Amino acid sequence: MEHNLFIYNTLTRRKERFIPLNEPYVGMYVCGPTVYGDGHLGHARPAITFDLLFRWLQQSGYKVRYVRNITDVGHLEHDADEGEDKIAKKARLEQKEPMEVVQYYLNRYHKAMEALNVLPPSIEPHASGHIIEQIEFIKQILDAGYAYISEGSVYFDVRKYDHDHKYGILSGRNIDDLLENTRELDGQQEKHCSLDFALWKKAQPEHIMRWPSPWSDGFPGWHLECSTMGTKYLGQQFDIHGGGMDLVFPHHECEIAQSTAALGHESVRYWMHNNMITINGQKMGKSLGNFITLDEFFTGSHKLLDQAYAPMTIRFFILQAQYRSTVDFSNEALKASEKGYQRLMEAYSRLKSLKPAATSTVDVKDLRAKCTEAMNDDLNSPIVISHLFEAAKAINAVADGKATISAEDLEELKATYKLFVEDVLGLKADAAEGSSSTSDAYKKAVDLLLNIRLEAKQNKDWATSDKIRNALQAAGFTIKDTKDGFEWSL
RNA sequence: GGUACCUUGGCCGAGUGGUUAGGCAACGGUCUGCAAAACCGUGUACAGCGGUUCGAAUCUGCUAGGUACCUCCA
Repeated sequence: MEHNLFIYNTLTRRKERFIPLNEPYVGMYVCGPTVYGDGHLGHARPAITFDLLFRWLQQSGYKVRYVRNITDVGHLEHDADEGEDKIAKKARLEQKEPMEVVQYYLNRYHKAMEALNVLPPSIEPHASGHIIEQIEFIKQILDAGYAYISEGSVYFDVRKYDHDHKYGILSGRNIDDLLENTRELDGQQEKHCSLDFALWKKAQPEHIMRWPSPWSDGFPGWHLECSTMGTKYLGQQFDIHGGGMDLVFPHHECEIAQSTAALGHESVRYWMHNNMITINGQKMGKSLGNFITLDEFFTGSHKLLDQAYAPMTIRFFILQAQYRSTVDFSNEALKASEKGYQRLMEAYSRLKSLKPAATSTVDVKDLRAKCTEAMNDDLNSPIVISHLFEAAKAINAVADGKATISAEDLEELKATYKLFVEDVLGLKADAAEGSSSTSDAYKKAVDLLLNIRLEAKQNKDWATSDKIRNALQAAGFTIKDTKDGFEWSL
């Protein structure tokens, strides 16, 4: 197998040739959502980024096992150091079972991901379903001597780990600097050192999410599920671990420490991180009032939005930036993407009805190679899109009768467009193009009307011609005349 | 304060030591009964000030501005 894919490894801060551990298999783990609220843009970026990687690895011939976890336990509220976590808090506020909250938001998350055409991962493990594995993982760390028990909780010994290995290799931090900058937090007395983090936390009496363990009734620490489930489903060493840049420290740093402490070696070979999203140049945050959920984008129901934006517009917009760049959402930028996306998809639709000629006057031969090269360069989707737009010009020229394309070139162009537009970038036409008999019948009816209009035009009966067009437009159709016919869409 | 990253034309956004990114918007033109679409043409952009070089927007130093993380966060 060729190894032409280069990906940026956060660990080494450079692009590296991707060579999987056990070809043709690739193991990939991505940090998924904490399901205590509606999905927002911040969830869309990693989902789409790693969906792109998942698709590209498969197109490159790999057999990929893609694991994306669901965090449904843990993650303490910073202002609730009494041991309440986000899901338990939400459950208490809404008078529900924690798992009821989890299920509700998980269903909504899945729906949003489907709308964005994000493929489901191979395995979607829940933290709550792997408590036993997490307890076993803690035992391994305790046995290795890198954790200690305190008041029914278990903490990771960062100082000892740093002495034997090195803490901070991913984020470029060292513990001396970290110690200087540590702020005073409540509930630190149980820890030997402020940098130590919980592997198991004893539950307070009012804490509703709890499981028995050798140390206390409680719940697993914040970082443990990824180390545990990654190892369980992908092995002691695996290829790719992804997530948002904000997770580099402390989450992924702690994961590395946990896995290395328990297994004696690092488990992840390539760390990949997507950059953040800003809205009108500002970080998105609940306190800043610019926190927009995916549903709000799809329906336009947020005061910062001028209009609704289709899921495919959001996807296209995100793909128009390379995943390691920040991407700023603004109405102006989104509208530009919406138009560009429509232009691209119209060209794709025209391509399907092009008629071949004896020779080509357009050059589309190296499109596949150019797009492949761009994808192999750390998933440079903006470049892929720019090449597709170049080809769109050629498609439109042929459709206008201003250029010709040979049968061979046409087949290649169709195959390449399908590969990159649909299979790799995961873009699809928004209108549901079902082939049910009702929609077929309705398409025929519209075609019939437009054919009558065409005849009227040929007879220079502009009154009838315009009447049909105006009526269809009023009903919401877009009508475009072409060289020798028409195009329409709803 | 510490660490890392960034600053490209009206907007978004790639890339690079010397050669057109691309999209949106704008302007002019072609086509068209009109409209829409499409096509053609037009912008001499790379934060500022030095340095290296035959040549830098691309390498380097400083300055200014911005973003992220520093135990909630995608």
